[in-house]
Amino acid sequence: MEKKVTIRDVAAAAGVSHQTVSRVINDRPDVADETRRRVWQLIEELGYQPSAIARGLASKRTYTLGLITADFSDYFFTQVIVGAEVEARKRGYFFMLCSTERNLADEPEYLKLLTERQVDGILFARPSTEDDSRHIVSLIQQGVPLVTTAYWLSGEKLTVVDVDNVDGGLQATECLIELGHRKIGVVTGPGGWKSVNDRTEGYRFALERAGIPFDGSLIEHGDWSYQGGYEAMGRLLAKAPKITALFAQNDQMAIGAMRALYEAGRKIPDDVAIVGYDDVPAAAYSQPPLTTIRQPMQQVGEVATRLLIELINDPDAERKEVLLKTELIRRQTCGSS
Amino acid sequence: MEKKVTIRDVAAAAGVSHQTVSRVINDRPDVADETRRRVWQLIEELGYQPSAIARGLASKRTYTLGLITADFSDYFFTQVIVGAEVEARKRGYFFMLCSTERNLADEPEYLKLLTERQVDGILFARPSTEDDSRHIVSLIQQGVPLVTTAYWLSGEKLTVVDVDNVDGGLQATECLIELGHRKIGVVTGPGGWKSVNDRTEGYRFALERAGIPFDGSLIEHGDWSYQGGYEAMGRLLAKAPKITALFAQNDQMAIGAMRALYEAGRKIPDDVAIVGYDDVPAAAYSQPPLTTIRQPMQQVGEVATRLLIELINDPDAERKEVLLKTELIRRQTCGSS
DNA sequence: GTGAAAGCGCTAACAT
DNA sequence: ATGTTAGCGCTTTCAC
Repeated sequence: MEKKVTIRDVAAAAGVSHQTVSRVINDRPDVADETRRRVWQLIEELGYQPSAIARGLASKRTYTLGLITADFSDYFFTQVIVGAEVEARKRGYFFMLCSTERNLADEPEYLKLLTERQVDGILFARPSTEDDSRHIVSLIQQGVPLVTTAYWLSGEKLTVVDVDNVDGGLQATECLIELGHRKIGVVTGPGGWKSVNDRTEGYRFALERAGIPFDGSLIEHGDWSYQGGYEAMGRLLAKAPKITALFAQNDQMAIGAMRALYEAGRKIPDDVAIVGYDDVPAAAYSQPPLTTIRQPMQQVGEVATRLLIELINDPDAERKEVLLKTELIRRQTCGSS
Repeated sequence: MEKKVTIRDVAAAAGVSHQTVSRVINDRPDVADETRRRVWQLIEELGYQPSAIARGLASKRTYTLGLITADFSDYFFTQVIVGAEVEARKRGYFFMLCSTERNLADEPEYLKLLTERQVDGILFARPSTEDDSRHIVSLIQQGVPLVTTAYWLSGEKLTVVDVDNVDGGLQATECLIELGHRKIGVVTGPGGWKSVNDRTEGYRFALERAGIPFDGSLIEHGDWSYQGGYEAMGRLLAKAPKITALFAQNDQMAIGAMRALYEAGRKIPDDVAIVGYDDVPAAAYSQPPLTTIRQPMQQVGEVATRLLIELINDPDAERKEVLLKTELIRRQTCGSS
């Protein structure tokens, strides 16, 4: 790397003060057009690149955001990140990547490293779990701008962007009810997740609306994985062999459940109809193609990032909760429409 | 946010110069044990956090790396990123995320923004495409430490970490040959990709070794997608209905091809055996489960990051090309073993 | 072992 | 419309 060209080099070459150059690169109003033109030209010629580091030190704004994520194999959050990245770029921000893939316990440490780097704000793109909120509450109290996606913290007022999972569960279940099903099994995600509670609540609403009594024995928990869905379906078949439909709370478990049904000799959708959740790319190519609930994940990321930047610009802005709508994607697992 | 505690606050409280505090936090040798202890204690008490920005400005080292990625729906690169992130964290680095998801044409601009932020080096975790190398060559010439994964640039000497795709193609094909297949179709990725050429070369090696003549009409191109695999398989069945086996160059296309075979009434693996490539999570849950070639993607990310940091610490270090080995995962699409 | 001085490359505040 | 002065919070260099 050649010797760095600084703002003073440009200033000297243009015969102005470095401050004028600063005004030009920051697009401040009070610079004469002629001066502005000349300075820009010199910037080009000398190949000057302002040092974001120096700017950050002087101005206390780094235009860098922290991105907390847990798991890149999770389709939901991966898509959230895509949307967040696009929005950040549009507004001149970058994300500092911080994945706690292995050990959530290290998160407080990572958060500290992130604040040492003076990020302007932090986006949480990971699921909420129990007992991990202390250090996050502490961030909020320090006044660090913070937005979460699908992460709910009881007690604290914080900005969160999520999908309307109650409605999603309702849509999934109603689709099955409309086809005449009354014994509808559910493979949920793990206990303690808000999205699980919400989707299950939607399921119950739908039953209630249709006058179908709720039967707790039709519910089994999975861990979001293919294998988890496979196993949960096995248990469900043993407990409640007469179910004719299944609401799986994500697509991976739906596909795992399909394997279990296949092994049990049940035909899909003739013997058992299925609705999944997420609309992962594989859903359109399962055998048969999976009916599912599509979530606007990239949009979640975009909105969250936009709100985060608003919060940075106005720390007193109101904390809000935004819920985006889901969409039922009809495919063959619940009788082609 | 309360008023920032600075190095001078700590120094004043400890009754030493700020320079001594600097020595302590940087773990320099020449500080008296007693002083060191006292300073650390004050750091704790005051909640002092060194400003990474100020350190970066003074020391020219930001401990930040740029991460160029194209597509978060690509399993290979997503896993590379996971591995890279873990390795970076281990060594005290963070990644600045830079996805060119939408428009590769903006990459030069993003690269400029990244260098303005004084990243210590850049990791490319995206596939190489034609005609996009000019700005990368320019980075190399500027002396920016650079490592790529599965990205080859003819002419320039650069450090790249990749998987041995020739061997992978060989393993896939030999697995099918061992089962007695002689008419083995291939659904490749798009033309112009090195990994495609290499995997196909491995296929040809395997045929040659087994004394099977190569037949170009058994090859069809796909675009890595489910749909692409589905369509390519359709064309292949039309052209060469007698094939009894398929080597799909990624799992998504393999699963798409399975759909086409299913619709054509071909049984898997009895009529057509299949080997995929990648070992994506869905592969174990396709119907039937997919035999495939597993690539050590996370390890690619780890090694690449390690080499990048080595390059940063020693800019004159030799540029090297590292190839990691693949592994055949036997499942039911080529006759359960 | 420790301290003082200088400066990294910028922006902020005030002056002109 | 432009220049001057003072830092931002650290590390580097050199002195003691």
